[in-house]
Amino acid sequence: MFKAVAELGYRPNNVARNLRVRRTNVIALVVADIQNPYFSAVGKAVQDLAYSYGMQVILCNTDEDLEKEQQYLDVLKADNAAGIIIAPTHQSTESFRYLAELQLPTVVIDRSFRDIDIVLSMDNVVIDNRAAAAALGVHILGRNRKRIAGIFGYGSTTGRERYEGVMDAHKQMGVLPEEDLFRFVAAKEPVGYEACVELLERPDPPDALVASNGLLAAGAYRALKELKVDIPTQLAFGSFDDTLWTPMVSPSVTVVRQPTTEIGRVAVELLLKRIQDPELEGSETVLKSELVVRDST
Amino acid sequence: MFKAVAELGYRPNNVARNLRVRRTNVIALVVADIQNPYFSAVGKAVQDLAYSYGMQVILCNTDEDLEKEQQYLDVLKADNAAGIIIAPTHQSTESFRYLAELQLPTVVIDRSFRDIDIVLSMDNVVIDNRAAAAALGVHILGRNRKRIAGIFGYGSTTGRERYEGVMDAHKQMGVLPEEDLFRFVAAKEPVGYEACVELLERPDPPDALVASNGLLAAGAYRALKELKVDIPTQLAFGSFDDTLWTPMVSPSVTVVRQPTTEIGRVAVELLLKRIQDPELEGSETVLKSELVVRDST
DNA sequence: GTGAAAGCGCTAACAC
DNA sequence: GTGTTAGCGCTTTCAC
Repeated sequence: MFKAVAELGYRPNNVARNLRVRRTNVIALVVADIQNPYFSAVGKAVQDLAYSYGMQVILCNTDEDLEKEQQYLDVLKADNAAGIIIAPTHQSTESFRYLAELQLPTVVIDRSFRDIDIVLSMDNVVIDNRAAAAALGVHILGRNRKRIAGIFGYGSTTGRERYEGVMDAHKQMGVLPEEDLFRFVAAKEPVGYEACVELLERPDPPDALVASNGLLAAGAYRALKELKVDIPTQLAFGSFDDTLWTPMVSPSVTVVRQPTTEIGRVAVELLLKRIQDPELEGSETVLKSELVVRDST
Repeated sequence: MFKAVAELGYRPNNVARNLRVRRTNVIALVVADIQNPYFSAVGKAVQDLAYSYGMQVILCNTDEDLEKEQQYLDVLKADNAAGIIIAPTHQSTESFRYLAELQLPTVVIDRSFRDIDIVLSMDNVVIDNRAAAAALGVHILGRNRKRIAGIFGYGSTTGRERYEGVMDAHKQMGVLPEEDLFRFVAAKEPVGYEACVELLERPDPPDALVASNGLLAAGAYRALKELKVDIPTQLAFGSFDDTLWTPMVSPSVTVVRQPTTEIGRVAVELLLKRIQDPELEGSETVLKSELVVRDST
């Protein structure tokens, strides 16, 4: 019987099926840049797990461009996507309202909507950014550093929280932070490079540097090598995101390792529950990160 | 008028539309592993260009598992995907026949179907693997190396062609290759590590090593560092794929840089033409790669 | 031009 | 159980 079907060459048409049953089995992953190792690691986990549940994953790169993001969201709504996993470009009430009005099951990753003043029926999966950054800061200050500089992602709650964690570390260790050693910039490798060069060429360069994500870290590290900065003697270096290269370079880089696979897994599971029952209340899951100490600090 | 539509909250339903017009605007990218930097670079380019043409990209990770790949293909057919960009796991007549019977517009990247003995109405976008590998081999042999070892991806025409290029280099430089210094393995970081350790622990270790892709290179380089091999004095090292880390490590790594953005761009453009006219004859586009000489050779 | 009607391929509901 | 039918929301056709 199945054989007969197969031999007749019957192929089901999911488009018709999806129209009839008024749902699809496509979930969308909306992130800034899939080449960012953090997002590609999360994306891999999302895709693997989605596959095991028989769902497809559509990939949307927003380049942190709000208009592009909203265009994608409109298309996803039109395509009747089953759900969305998104790291939203802006974490403003405005843009969350836009997202909420789609009425699609949504899980927000990497960025927090804790402080948004409207009720959101969405799940939030983040890490303990502030505590993790504080731990990194305490570790570095404990290495007898007095003047930490920092390069943080601009526009995300994530970057802001990590900055605050570094401030916490200063307070905890009784060191006065130097406000003009901190930069908030676009999360791109060349931008990290530029910011690092600028900080190091000051008349009074810092004795430690923190980068708030893997792309900024890559750019900063490239600059440090090019400027022939002696790490960690002259400058201690630490960052977020444990990528392929951080253990390979000399000196290897101290990082906060995010549980990317776990983030993807939890995001998919929350999303599937929300697809089954869209009326679920919003939730926040805070996953633990891990400080991996290497030679750069 | 548009405003009225917007204010009434009308949302088009693409599923219904797609059923009616019997096509979708979804193209699928079917690759082994989106975390492989080669595929994530191509994927980024595909996604960017697809967006500009108003198309969505579905991501499928096959893990080089043929069954998983064919399951994906069945789903893509059922979903009425507009077209497929694929780096097929097996390059056998059998599996190309399976692919061809889907009757979906298809562009094959990274792997060649030059030697398949059935007529395929597909486009093929590859690089000059054999020539590129030969250039790398000639460069290394020119550094006065006599005993090159190699780690190549197993199961892909790509790995095989790169191996043959290294053989060509030997012939050209009048050096006799040592057959038992070449390994064909799964394209994964830990596998590259293992193979490298095994080659270096021989009683008669090689004085040069070539890795045929970015993941194998990462594993091999990690092993070389761990074994404290002196590069390039004791061993020259070169690989395919210019990734974030190859210029950052010490010594920086000589690589064959593939035109990933161009590969993605050409693949999408060929696919769109084929979607418009599925009867087009098959084609093969061979793009040029570039040898980037750094400190490791 | 404007409006009504058919039908894409499927599933769910209903009748037998 | 098995067979028939309505209809998901759109586009296209055809009539006016």
